[in-house]
Amino acid sequence: MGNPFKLDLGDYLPYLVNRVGAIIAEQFGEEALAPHGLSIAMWRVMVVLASEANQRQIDLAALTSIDASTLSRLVTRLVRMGLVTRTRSARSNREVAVKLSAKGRALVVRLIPIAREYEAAAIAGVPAEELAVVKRCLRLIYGNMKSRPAPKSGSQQLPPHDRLLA
Amino acid sequence: MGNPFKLDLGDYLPYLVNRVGAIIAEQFGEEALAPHGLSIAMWRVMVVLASEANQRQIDLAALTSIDASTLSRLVTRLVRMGLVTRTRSARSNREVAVKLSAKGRALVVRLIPIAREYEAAAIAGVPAEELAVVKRCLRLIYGNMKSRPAPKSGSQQLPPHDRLLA
DNA sequence: GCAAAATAATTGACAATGCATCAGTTGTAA
DNA sequence: TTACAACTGATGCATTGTCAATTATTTTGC
Repeated sequence: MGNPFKLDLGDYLPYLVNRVGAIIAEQFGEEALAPHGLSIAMWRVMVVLASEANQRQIDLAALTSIDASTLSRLVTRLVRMGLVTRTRSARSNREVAVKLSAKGRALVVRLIPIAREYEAAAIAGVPAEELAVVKRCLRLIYGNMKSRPAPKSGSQQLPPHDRLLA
Repeated sequence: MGNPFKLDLGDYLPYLVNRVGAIIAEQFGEEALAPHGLSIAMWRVMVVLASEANQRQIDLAALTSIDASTLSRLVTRLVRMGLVTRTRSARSNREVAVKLSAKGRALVVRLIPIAREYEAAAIAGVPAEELAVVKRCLRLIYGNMKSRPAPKSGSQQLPPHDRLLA
């Protein structure tokens, strides 16, 4: 049990979190999204746009946990499907402004109540105060990881003479 | 707020769960797994094998939330890397028995304490009793979705006590 | 026992993804 | 100003994942 070289998956938070995310996404995706030709990633982009219109792609990427290059192509697909528009941002010429189209908004509005039903099915039997604890902890945990010192750029920085050459 | 056609993502459980899963996987994957040539999916397979050796691929698929065909290719890669072995099951000739190799076990044993560190960093500031609530709720939620009537085809049977929770 | 259905794993064709990189734009500091 | 760094988005390429068969084996119903 306390063996540091064994991992009890049933008590390991990343595992518990991942499988819950996977099973909700799988069921909602197959049953509610696939009939509309949408993937989970597309749904996530659209639902973010529904709550905060007019986002830059890099913000969408951060909000949806989707890689920026993946998101660029994803938006291209959504534009082709007529669900969002991509225009040059007014503020800056290197940014784009992604918005829901009328068709896209209509689709999200139809899907949101269904998404709520899946959420309700998921949390059935969870007392309200415990659900509040869960949500608050998940927000805290995300913040913990988000603010972790990134060993990527911090410790692997190139020596000065290499930076000059790069 | 109570608008049924808007979704407050900061209060929407699937969103909260997904971003937590994504950020932990991203950081652990890049910092701890990538140096060993492992992906998150590979890690999940190996850690499941570490707690329950000798699994069929279909069981591994269920335990890791990885598609069976994806898992087949994944195991092929792990075999090529010398981390697991794949032999025909003794019990049935259509089944396959996947096990960690000595090299694979050594690697998991080295990674498990690191995985615990990431978990510890994630849950920093979460009181023990709240963490217990979170884990218990996540298990319940998973069970809820697992036992949901599948509109697809065959309805999976569950023991009565699980059904009551749904 | 035997045909039919179910199960386990695999494969082919195709789509999606991620990394590295590039191009264009904006911010900054000498 | 001007050069340089940082930012934003897009793309080439290889890897990876998914869906729909396909093969092989086992179980089930008659």
